[in-house]
Amino acid sequence: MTQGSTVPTLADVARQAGVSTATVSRCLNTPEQLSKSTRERVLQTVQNMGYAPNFNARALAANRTNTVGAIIPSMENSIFAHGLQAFQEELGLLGMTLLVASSSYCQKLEEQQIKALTTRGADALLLIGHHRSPEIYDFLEKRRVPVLVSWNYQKDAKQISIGFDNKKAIAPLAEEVIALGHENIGFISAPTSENDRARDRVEGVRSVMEASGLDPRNLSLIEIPYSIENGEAAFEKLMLSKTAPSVVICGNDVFAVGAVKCAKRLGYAIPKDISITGFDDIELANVIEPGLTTVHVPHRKMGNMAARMLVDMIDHKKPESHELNTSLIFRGTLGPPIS
Amino acid sequence: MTQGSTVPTLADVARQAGVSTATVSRCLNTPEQLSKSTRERVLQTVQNMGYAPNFNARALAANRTNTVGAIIPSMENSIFAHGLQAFQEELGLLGMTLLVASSSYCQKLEEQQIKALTTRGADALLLIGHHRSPEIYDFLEKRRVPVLVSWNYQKDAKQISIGFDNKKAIAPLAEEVIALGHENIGFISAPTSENDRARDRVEGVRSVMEASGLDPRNLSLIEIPYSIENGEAAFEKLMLSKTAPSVVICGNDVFAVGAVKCAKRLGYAIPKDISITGFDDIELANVIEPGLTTVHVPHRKMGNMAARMLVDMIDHKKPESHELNTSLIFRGTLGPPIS
DNA sequence: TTTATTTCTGCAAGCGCTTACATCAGTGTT
DNA sequence: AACACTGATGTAAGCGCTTGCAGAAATAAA
Repeated sequence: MTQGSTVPTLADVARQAGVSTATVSRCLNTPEQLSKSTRERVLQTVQNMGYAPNFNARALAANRTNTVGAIIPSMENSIFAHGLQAFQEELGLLGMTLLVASSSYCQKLEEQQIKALTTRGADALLLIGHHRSPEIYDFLEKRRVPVLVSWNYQKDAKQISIGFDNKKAIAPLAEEVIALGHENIGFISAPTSENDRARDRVEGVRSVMEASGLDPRNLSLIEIPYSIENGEAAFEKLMLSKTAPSVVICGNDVFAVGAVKCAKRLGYAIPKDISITGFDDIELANVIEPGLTTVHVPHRKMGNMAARMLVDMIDHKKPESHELNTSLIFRGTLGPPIS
Repeated sequence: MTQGSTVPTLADVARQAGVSTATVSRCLNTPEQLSKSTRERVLQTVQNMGYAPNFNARALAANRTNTVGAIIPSMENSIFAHGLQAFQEELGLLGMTLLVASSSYCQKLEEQQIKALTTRGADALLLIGHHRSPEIYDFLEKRRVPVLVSWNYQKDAKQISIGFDNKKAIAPLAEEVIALGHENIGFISAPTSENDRARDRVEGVRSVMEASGLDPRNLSLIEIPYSIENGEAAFEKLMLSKTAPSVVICGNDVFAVGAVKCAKRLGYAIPKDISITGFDDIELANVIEPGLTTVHVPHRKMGNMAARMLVDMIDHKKPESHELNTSLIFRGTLGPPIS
């Protein structure tokens, strides 16, 4: 009744409970430092007043937010969804919360987001892939923000990483494709210039081609931004060229789904007339018909481990980079070429 | 060289530029208040030192974060992805940033998230649907945090909302289904107890049944949490019951995709042997085969409008609730029952 | 009982920023 | 020349919290 309805502050609680603000603060942060009686009294008052600490004030004073930031290239497809979900769950268990931003696969935007999350006081950052300007890595180092790179593993990289070797991951697929007798290979990739994962996948296929005696220059590569529609368009273009491939390897399942869709529209039988493969093994891969032959990535495991590693880093431990295994999933979109 | 590498503060910039901290602050917030010469000098110094304001300090002092929070039920399926994307883009244009949290369709968790975003200083909140405990609405009111409800429109509700009337949205679909001659209808819904949208959709179908002379008690309803697998399981259960329906209306496309998948596995021809419909018109709906007959929701428009309304609310304007139109999309999964 | 320890609690100085208010030139008026 | 303005800048008081330090109280040791 006294005064309208202002949000109670630490000081209000302290006054009400007859203790100092320091005591209330301790009661919330290091309760074991208080005698049982004061602790209970303060807790009770906190309850009664519906007090909740002001996050910003706390962050300012303690210079710690218990928050980690993650910047993913896109929220619009589910490639990162499950990994991130697992990441978040594990972080929750460790008493941290997650802030997510997305960069739309744009390096400039990603740098902005990195700065935004940093000034917001993220204690650490989860990033996707290694490709980034040296300036931004400098920035991060100067600010002493621990960074974990995910969805990519590089043994020798300066940044600690959790993920898989994209080149290695796609190799068995490429080998299988070639073993089946395909010689004329199409590849639909995300733009490689700012994306090390996309680059490595293309590179992986090229290496296998070379090792198998095929000329890697014969790989018909199309680079386009992520989307089912783009996958369709790229597939059509590939098939309409004079050297139409007998197999289209896609850098990710999203393209592959577009390719499958387009193939059906154009009247190709899959895999009889044309083979198509994906990468990631997202839900979609098992929904379309025929099921997509693709490379399975252990998203959840990656998310879980990332969380633990990042928390270690915040605690000034230096975890080792960790390599995860991927596996080939055979469903129905890969077969031998038309003989 | 002097001292390692601490992050520069406002005071550092002020000292360096030979002005007071107030001037630097103004230069960043209300530059038009400064003379051109000082402004440029300060800006230059800011550049040189790589200064970036500390978000938490700013929020604490100004009691404003230029941030709005959104809590969506799930990130794992793409139902909210596009709407949110549009929301974020529009917010960006308006100089605001977005914080996203997800509640896993759990009321308790959602309340936690609401409190978390509030103590973080979100200037306003975007929520999905009206269903929520009175306590949490009280909390928000006491804290004076503007709230916009989306994905649901209710004319008379206390909260301002942007969205569509779920009951009305599903009605044309139900009418079409009944007009085709279906009498035995199955419905796969998300749990309705904490979800007004799911509830309204079921209710909408029941109303139409009643109006058409069908007994709404004959609707075979299964409630399960969101996921393709659950959709499959529910579909199987429905079809294996002694009163197997001739059409399965799904409360959302995710279930419908599961249903289609299961139907194929069980050897049903769609829509010859069984009709299936969805709701939302997400990407998946146009990827599976046959294409899903569903209710299209203007996600992007909703997101855009939500952003503008929320910013109005922060500026103490009271926008009107706004109703959006949905439309029926006929693809290939709805046909007449087997005669 | 006195003294040394160990808890527990309070004091008060910040954390980095914003902003009401005061100050001080410079302009234009009369 | 004295005055009132207007505009640009500085002063300093917070915003709500944490935490090093110090004092008080309780406990153990002598």
